[in-house]
Amino acid sequence: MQERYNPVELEPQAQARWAEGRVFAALEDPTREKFYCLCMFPYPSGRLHMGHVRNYTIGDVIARYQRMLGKNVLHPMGWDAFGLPAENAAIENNIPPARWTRSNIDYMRAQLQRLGFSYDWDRELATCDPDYYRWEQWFFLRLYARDLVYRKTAVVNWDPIDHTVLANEQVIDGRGWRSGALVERREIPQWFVRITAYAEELLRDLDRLEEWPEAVKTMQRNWIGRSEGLQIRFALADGSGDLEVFTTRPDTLLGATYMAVAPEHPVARRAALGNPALAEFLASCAQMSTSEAVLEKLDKRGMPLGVAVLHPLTGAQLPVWVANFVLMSYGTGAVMSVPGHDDRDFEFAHRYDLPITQVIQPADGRVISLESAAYPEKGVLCHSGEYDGLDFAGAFNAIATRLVAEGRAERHVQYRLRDWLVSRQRYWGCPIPVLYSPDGSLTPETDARLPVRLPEDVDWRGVSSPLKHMPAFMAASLPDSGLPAARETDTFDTFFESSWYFARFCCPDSENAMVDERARYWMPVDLYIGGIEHAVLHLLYARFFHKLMRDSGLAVADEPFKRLLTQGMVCKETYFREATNGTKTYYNPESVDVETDDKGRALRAKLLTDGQPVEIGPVEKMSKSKNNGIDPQTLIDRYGADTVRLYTMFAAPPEQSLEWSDSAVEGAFRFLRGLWRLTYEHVNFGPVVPVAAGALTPELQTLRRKIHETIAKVTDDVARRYKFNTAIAAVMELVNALVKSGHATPGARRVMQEGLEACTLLLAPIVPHCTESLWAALGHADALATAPWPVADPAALVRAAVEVVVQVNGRKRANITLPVDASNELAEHTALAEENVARFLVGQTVRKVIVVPGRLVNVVAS
RNA sequence: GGCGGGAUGGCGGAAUUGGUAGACGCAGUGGACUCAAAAUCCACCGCUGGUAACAGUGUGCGGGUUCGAGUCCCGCUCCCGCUACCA
Repeated sequence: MQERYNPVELEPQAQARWAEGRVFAALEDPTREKFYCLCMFPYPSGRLHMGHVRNYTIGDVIARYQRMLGKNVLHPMGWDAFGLPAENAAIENNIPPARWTRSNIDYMRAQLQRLGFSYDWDRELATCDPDYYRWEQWFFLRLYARDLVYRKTAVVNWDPIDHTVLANEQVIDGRGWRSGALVERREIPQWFVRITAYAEELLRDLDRLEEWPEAVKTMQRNWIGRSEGLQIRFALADGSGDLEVFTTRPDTLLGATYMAVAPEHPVARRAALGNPALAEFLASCAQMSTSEAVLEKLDKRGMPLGVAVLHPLTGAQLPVWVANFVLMSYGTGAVMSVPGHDDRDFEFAHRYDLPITQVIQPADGRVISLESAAYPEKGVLCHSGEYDGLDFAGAFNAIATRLVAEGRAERHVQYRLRDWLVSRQRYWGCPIPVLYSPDGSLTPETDARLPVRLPEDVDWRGVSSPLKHMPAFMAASLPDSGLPAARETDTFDTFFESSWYFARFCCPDSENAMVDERARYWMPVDLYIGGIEHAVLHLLYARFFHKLMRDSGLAVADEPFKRLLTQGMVCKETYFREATNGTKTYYNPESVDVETDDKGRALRAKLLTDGQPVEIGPVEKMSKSKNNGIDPQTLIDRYGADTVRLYTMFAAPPEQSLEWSDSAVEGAFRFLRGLWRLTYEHVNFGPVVPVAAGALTPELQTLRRKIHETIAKVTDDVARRYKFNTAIAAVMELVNALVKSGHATPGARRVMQEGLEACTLLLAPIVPHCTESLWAALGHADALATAPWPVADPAALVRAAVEVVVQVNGRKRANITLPVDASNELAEHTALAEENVARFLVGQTVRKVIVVPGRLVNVVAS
């Protein structure tokens, strides 16, 4: 064993041994219990960032721990390789997206390997490989046959200069982010997947995901947005038809004083035909951006349509208005307005002087005023004729029953969830496998002609998809007739690829099927780890896709991910200078020197290059814009992978955000160096002489008990609690105790051997490289990666005596030592006999003594 | 606006079932070693008073339950995340 801890030399050697021995190759074996441990695969952006390091370290620690438990562990890694950044890089650097992406993958793969993650690299996949996306195309054809995908015209953000659709995030102040052109709302044909057909199941099954964080389930519930209500048809007064609305508050029906429809609603459009002012208003609404930030500040505006409907209960005429806040995409695009009991309707009615009537009063009899605000709470009906006095449920039922019987309404469950728009007018994605004949008719591809390959050797000019200018791709023929046809140039949303990669990892080389029988063995994923930012989109799509696969006979389980662990962000303090015009320039923490007072508080900071002061900003998520990222590679080069792994696991529990501290990284390195030195000293004394546990001194028996308490504690932290920070703290405590104990006697050396072996095994999942060396130095020939996880010896955990706290009126006054099996009477007597206890009882009468065996005695006196 | 999470020393955090608040680490202070520095080791390290023993006080704020509250209940303040005119 080397005297010096030299991770930069030792780590690549350990990695080479793992690779040679194919230690992490996962082989299906029905006789063994499996554990599928998966981290969200990365987008190959170029370099790993700290978020990746944290995510993959958490996953690797758990995978390695499960392996030491003897489970058959599947721990794969791959690349979410399609997507927009590759196209941007192509435009900037004139390099084809495929080449840019693959070179990034090569670099990042090497980084992951340098971190020592125990992946089965034989299963690596990239979603841009035709072997992968062909099965996506194949599955699309199955969905098409089952009418679960469809093509429909939808409103999108259209950049008239770049000739492309923009995502909402790419529209800045109503203009295209690159062209600066005013974005138009254009209606163009798009592909959708019928996720709404699964809304109910996606919602219901959330209750069965017991090992998912409540926060994620709540977000998905809100996103699906189920509401129960009534779909009511109001007859148009001119007899030209009905105006249908959806409401969750049919109990307020008698309070409806007008109707409001969306600007795109047919009734509004029809009314605008002979009304130029109205037409102009509708046009101005159409120009409005769809982004939430704008909508929030939007004034509630509207115009009367000159149309009326008949109230289904009273027959009264209610005017119909168009209102800019009514959404065509939710419900029927029309609402009944009850200004007395809805905040938005109240605001609108106030603005346009529409009548406001009260039909609900508080159940407790309070008198409310509708002078300045609506009363949106549920209560008891009033001014509602025969329905007066009914509560929400009673009125809902009574009114629903009557309107349904009269054929004017149906009970209806409305979802906020919309069908999933999966087509993108982008080049770097999976081609949607359909063909268009010259007459515009659509023909799906056939299985035999898959994959529809995306040409990778493209000449990138301008911004529109290069596919449109490639006759070799565009010119195709219909499968049966051979007649000429043009290919669809839209590609899939990249969420499509990431919705099933976990299933493909089970059988990445399957040539005859999307997934084969091996998936039955590995699925579902036992533990899925990733950022909370995917709580809704990716995790909802993946759940949905898995159900689609289940219903195609490709999966057995209802849900793909048994347990979900969402890791927190990696943060770092920020430093900036603010120009007189208010723009901030951020400086990387590595280029800043911070001055502290004698308590360690930060006083001021200055830039190293010019020595001038910079402002100290808040601690924020590492990002390019705040220039507060720390490159993992720098730290790996300086301290080695084990230190980076140890620090990221020690600084905070996985679900919390982690504040990066360079000096604390140094501390992690110091700990590993200390453990290395202690082991070096120990083995240098030569072989350990056997000493029976019972023959050890009391001090050494106590130390030995600490070893086994640490094993129990760390096992609980790692297996049940996923609290690696406290697990590491416990091992640090044990190492401190071992250092103090020393190597002076055969007994001490025997306990030292036992203690160091325990530390090595307990740390093996976290710092796998240096523990391999320590394990060998401690005399073990077997590989540590597959060594069994240690089990605490119950005999070593037995204590003879316990420390018990004595309180007087809840305040600590003494510590006493008692036999473990001491009776409450003995505890009470010993406690009262303490001098300091007696001192605080002078002049008082003991009223009660509470004894918590083995913990404390509280003397209540007055 | 709605939903979810949080607030503990100078800092990151610990306290798992209501039972010694501050484990572990970082930073800091004092000392040893050294020509010196680095490294390492030892001691101290919430606040107030005290040489000390020790006492008082202390987990965002105000109440409550309890022998006992960081933990439970009620009311507030602030911060973070998600979502948002969803009828």
